[in-house]
Amino acid sequence: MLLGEPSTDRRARRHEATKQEIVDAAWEVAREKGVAALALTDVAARVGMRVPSLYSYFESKNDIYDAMFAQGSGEFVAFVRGRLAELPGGLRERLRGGLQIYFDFCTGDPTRYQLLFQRTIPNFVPSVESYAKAVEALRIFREDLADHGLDGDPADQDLLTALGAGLVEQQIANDPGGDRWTRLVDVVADMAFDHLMEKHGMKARAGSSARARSRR
Amino acid sequence: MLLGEPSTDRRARRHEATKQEIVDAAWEVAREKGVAALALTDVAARVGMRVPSLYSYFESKNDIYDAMFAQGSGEFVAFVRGRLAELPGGLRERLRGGLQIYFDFCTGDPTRYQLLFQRTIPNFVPSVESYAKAVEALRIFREDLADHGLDGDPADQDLLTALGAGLVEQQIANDPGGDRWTRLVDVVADMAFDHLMEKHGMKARAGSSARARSRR
DNA sequence: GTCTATACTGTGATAGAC
DNA sequence: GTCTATCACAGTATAGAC
Repeated sequence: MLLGEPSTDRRARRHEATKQEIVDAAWEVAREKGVAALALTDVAARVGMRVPSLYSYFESKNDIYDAMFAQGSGEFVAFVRGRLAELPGGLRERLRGGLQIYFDFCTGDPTRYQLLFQRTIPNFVPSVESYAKAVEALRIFREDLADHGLDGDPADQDLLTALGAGLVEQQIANDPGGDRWTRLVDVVADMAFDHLMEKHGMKARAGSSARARSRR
Repeated sequence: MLLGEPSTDRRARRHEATKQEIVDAAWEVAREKGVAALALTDVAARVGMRVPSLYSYFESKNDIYDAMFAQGSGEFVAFVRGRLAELPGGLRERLRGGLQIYFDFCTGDPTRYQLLFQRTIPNFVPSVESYAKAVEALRIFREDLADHGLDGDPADQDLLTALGAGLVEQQIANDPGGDRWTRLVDVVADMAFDHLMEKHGMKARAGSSARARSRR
């Protein structure tokens, strides 16, 4: 249908815009009441609808969670890409920077962190497409480390993700808004750097001694 | 009332026994459906009651959560005390052992871990008494480290809790039932040991080189 | 396609009868 | 102490107005 297409196109665009409005409203409510306590009543009210109307745009509440998850994962990838590009080139700096990037992204929005990484919402499992995006960011990190001399061992990646996850979780859970664990990001990164250098029998370049740098 | 007391005593004991029955049932349901999705309907059915009857024993659902939290914290303290007592005496061994104890306790029951340490249940905050128990276990850890030569700096404690939290979270979230991060517990402990020795200008005792031990 | 009214189910909570 | 009955409020499903 030649005449029908532009019209359905506009309609589709409007449809997508409204979906986005709903997702934005859902984020607002989630930040106020906690992700797990998200209520569709509040979401509907915020976009000027009744609850059942939301079902014209999403199949279920979990479908809304999934859209939020997908958006958050997209933000994660963009954030990582952008900040990684600005880092200086040495492996030590990549480790410090990488850990800092992950830490900043997570603590910058604890609600988003809970949805994306803690995943404690009952009965919610992200769709494969949404989850793939989150995995992509980890791939970017891994390839960046490989580009800077740390290749191969998956255990190294596991070690680093654990370090990042621990700093983030403690900061959010036990000192929200503070900096008790923020101050340890560089310390932990240097500690990991030293460990990895020794493990792989590599030598740190002159002028980047771990002790000199991790003291503050 | 001399004659009344034994009777009320028996009644009180029976009351406490029933409360414990309810809490046990709540744990079972929580492990099956997830803590956050705990439904009183299931709990009541499991102890052969109707939902309203539960309110003779607990004031609210959160009150049940709190009883679960208190019990879990008690288990934590007992677990830590028992396993710490069996550890060999060097600081390196205390660090390894301490991290392993925390890791084992958490991964041994992810449901309990979520309630005690993640605390993502909407609108639930543990009572001060229940929370105090959990804090006591951390104090035990800290004093143990102090007894073995690591005194003072709170940042050291924060560093170690972050390491433990990270290993646990990654293991539970990304490899439940597996051992991807279990294998890293000793590696991380040794890494921290080396870092702390260097930071405080201490020397590792002969025969306990970090590299020799963390290789497996 | 979009939205609403209505209704159904399930859950936490409360009141009152026995 | 335990029940029935009931309330308030979720998320969900459907029929129908526009």
